[in-house]
Amino acid sequence: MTSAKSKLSCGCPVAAFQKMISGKYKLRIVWDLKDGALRYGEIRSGLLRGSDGSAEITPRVLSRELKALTRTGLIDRKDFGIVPPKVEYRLTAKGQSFVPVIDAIRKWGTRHLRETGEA
Amino acid sequence: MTSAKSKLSCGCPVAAFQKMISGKYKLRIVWDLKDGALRYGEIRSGLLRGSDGSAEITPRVLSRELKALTRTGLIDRKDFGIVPPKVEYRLTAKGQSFVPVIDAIRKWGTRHLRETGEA
DNA sequence: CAGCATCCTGCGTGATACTG
DNA sequence: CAGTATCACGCAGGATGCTG
Repeated sequence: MTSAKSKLSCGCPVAAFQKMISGKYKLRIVWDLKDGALRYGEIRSGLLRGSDGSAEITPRVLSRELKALTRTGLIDRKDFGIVPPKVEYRLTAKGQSFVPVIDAIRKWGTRHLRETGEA
Repeated sequence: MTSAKSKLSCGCPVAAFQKMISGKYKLRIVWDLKDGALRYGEIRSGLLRGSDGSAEITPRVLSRELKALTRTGLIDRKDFGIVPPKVEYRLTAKGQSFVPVIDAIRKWGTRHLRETGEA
């Protein structure tokens, strides 16, 4: 919809963003990939780092997130097709362009909500 | 209470952010409030506008989001205590400081994903 | 190592009805 | 007008086990 100027702006991009990053790990995955490609296991380990000793991330969930991110075009999957398996995930151009946004989020979060009253 | 605090420069702020804006409307509510206070009904109407013409937002959900946002300190509730009822919601300082972040999200979203996934 | 298959649970979200 | 109460449901997300 080519919107004209409305008094209240259309939240479309925001809604789309919400859907795109829905899921507990998507944002963090993208963030962790900002420094370069990571393997499946590395992403998994990386995600455990911030969690307060909670349960492991199940392959099912991680795989799901990874696929979703691939589908939305933020990351790219590279299967080396060898044995033992080796798969790398790296940010696409789109994904990299998104990093600054996450950075803005992180910066704001660091200043305004160290721990959200997380219990 | 808060468990151990890891300062591993991890995705903590991101996770906190995720929790804070969890819910379909929170971000959009904050965004819509950026221009000033709005009444309950105005927020409700506003949320319908950007939407994909889907169903109405149920009072239960909106009320919930509003309470959550109030609890996290992004918005402030002002009850005029009159009849008929009049309640205004407006951004707190914290909430206003968050607006630029949403703006970054919007700008990125506008450039990289205007497809909401749905028609 | 990098997944997939199956089962199960909680909660976010929607629909409908009622109230001060 | 600005909510609350109740019911119902889909789906994210965790647990476990298996595979190439």
